[in-house]
Amino acid sequence: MKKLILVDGNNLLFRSYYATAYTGKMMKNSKNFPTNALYGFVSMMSKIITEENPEYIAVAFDIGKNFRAEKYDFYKEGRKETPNELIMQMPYARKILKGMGIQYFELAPYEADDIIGTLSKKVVEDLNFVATIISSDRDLLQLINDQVDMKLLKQKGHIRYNPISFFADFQIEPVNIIDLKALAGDASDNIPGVKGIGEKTALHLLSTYKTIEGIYENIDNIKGKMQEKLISDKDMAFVSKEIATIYNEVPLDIKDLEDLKYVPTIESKELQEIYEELEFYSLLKNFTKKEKTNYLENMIRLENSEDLKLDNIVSFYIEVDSPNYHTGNILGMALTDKENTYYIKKDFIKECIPKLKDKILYTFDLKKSIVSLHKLGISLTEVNYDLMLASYLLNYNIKDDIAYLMKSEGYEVEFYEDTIAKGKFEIEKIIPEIALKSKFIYDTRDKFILDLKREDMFELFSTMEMPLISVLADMEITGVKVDRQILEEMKEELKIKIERISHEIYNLAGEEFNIASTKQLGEILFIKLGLPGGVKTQKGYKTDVKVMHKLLGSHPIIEKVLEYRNLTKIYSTYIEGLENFIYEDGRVHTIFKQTLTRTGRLSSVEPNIQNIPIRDEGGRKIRKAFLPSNDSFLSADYSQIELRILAHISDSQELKNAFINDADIHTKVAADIYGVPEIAVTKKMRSTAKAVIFGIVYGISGFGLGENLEISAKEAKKFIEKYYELYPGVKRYMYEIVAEAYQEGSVRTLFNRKREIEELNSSNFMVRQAGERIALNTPIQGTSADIIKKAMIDIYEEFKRLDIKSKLVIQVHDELIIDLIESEKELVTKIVTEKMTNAIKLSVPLKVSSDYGRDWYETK
DNA sequence: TTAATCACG
DNA sequence: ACGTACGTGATTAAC
Repeated sequence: MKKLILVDGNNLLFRSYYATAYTGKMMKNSKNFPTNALYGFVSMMSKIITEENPEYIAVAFDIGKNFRAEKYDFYKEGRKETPNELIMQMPYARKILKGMGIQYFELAPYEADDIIGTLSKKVVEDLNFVATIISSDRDLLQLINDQVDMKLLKQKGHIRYNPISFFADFQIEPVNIIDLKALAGDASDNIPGVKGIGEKTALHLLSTYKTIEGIYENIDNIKGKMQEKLISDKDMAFVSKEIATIYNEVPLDIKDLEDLKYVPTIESKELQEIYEELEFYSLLKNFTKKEKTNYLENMIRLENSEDLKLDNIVSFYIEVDSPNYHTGNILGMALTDKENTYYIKKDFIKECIPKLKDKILYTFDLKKSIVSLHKLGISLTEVNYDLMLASYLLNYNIKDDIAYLMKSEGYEVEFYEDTIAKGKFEIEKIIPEIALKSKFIYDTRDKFILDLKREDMFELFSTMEMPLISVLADMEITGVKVDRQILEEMKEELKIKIERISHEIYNLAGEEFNIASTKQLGEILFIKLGLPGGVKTQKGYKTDVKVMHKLLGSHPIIEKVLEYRNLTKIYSTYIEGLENFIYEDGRVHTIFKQTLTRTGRLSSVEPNIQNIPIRDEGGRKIRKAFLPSNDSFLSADYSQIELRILAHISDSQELKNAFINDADIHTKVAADIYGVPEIAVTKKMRSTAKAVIFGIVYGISGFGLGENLEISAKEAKKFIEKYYELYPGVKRYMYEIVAEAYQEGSVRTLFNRKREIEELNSSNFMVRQAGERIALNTPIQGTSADIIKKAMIDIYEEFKRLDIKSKLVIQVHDELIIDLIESEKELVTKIVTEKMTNAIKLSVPLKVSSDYGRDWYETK
């Protein structure tokens, strides 16, 4: 049997265009040519090839006028015009198919559907063939028969229909899809059908009468309103059917189906050129590389450090063999000045570094360089410019890899992730790239600085992000002591508990299964045990805490599963996971990512020390394993910093007063919205108020708050409205910041950090709304991030000035942990609280609370 | 590789 | 009618 794949090319293009276009972040190449639809198209085609492994394949497109619209002017009327940015991409889809060795067809005045119809008719006429149609267009289902099936693409995944599975789902024959359209119509094609009859009713009628002809022959058997509707739109029903019927006599220029034989191309030059033009770098990886065009010919390999004579301004780039530079090793280093670029192998670096003294230095990822050099016992003098930070502030998508920036400027370099990170490289091949990277840093520095100045972010760059590098590098190098013994003891205890609870769960379920598998768990809960309220996910049922909480009373297994989840989470993430990151010195050395978040916050990886449990007592015990290397910990955290920032930037007099009077803000708001004196505020009222306040900062809806508080959306909405009434300044801020965001396309923090919000340009309402929430949250979260960064720098510099040996070791967004030397306790506490409190002068005071502990668990 | 879940602010 | 709270990272299962 020969298998033919019939692809609805237009459908694929539209799908991939709209799949990404709605976000507002249109994917384009460096010449501003849109490429999003093509990228999706290529990946879908590749997926089809690998999944279906076709011997024969054809792709159909729409082109020119179509005969349905010629005959009936309402057909597809009102449909949104195809965006120009999609039309531009269409010719390339054809070229790509040609490059892939795939035949395609287009012929006016026919549509892609008709071409597919014609080809599937040929399949039926030739008993040696079977075919699979691939599209998300349900019209094509009418072509299904014993030789032709269809893969109906869904938003996520697909459904494969043959005559049997089709009948199971629709209770009609595939060919009667046209009768379904005749009755129910099709909004997207503007096929009217019979007014007042939808899909449900239509299917019901057709399961009895098969076709509309059948229906009208038996019209007397149908009673009431439905009969009236059917009679009054009878003509329309038949016209609709005619339109929905796929034409299968398109005069295609093929002899027989053998013409559609798929002969895959190997490294098609044509395809490579198209991908290059479109800048599909990830796809180009599969092609043998062409000779590098940006090879640095004048690179000098330094053999003797005496030969190194540098000008006053020097860029350097250090390559490390692992993305985790605590474990990785330096491969080599390149230096660039006005005249030359030098490559310096690892052994020479130590002797060359002193030559950088008193130079103006540029680099990419200075923190990585500092930490890596530190391991070789080398300390770096002051560096003036870090390209990674500059481009991060300017909102380029750099992902820690200078190659992204270079590619966007047309350089041909390898991505770090694809080569060095995997250990797949030859040092001789990457040496010229290291050199090129150094040269790139040198050559682009002025442009980036100019851009920073134009965007009013030069000060943020030079007085906040640059100085923060040394602070973070020092924190990472110092690390935090973690006691493996303590973790091991917890581990043994947990092991027993998990074992016990697993068996209890098996007993309650009546069988053994993988509790960690949401799929299996969902089946046990909602099918075997028949618990109510199963919400479907893509693969099974939702079983998250929220769902489980609702089920708590209904079966004893629920409580056990929650407990199991709690224990295994601690076990695998915080005990085993953490243990993997304890280095030989008995400490964990996280990496603080300074160029990752959209708001300006830091993030922490390997291990993440910003999400160590605290809320749950069982998990909180993990903190007992975090110990000071000196004598104790000092923790200092900002209280209500985000709300204080909101009070300041919204200039809400009411909110400002609350903070100026040092009120317990949640209690105060609770008293306000419930209209009772503060003394009468219950715990529940306070926590409700807290949820309302949090929600406001995130741009919550009544629905969302309702979900959260397990009250109705209506009640929740009342709370929100009451809050706005009491704090009109906050409401005003929310309105103004969103308006400003629409106007500027971006928002800023108090320190001028800018975030572009592409979502606001979206044509999709939901995406735009998400953009509005981002607009109102980012200035708050971002300013908070700025403030603590400023405090960290100030603390670090004061420690240096006073030669304090206590160490800042952890930052968790609004909290700092200092590894304290007993004799410095008072002074350090004073410096930390004072620097944090005065990091910025707002119209409300910043409040810092602090605590001490012999481990992290003890501190507050 | 992606989805689901859950840890933090 | 729709879908519905901002910002992160790690682990596991299942594709």
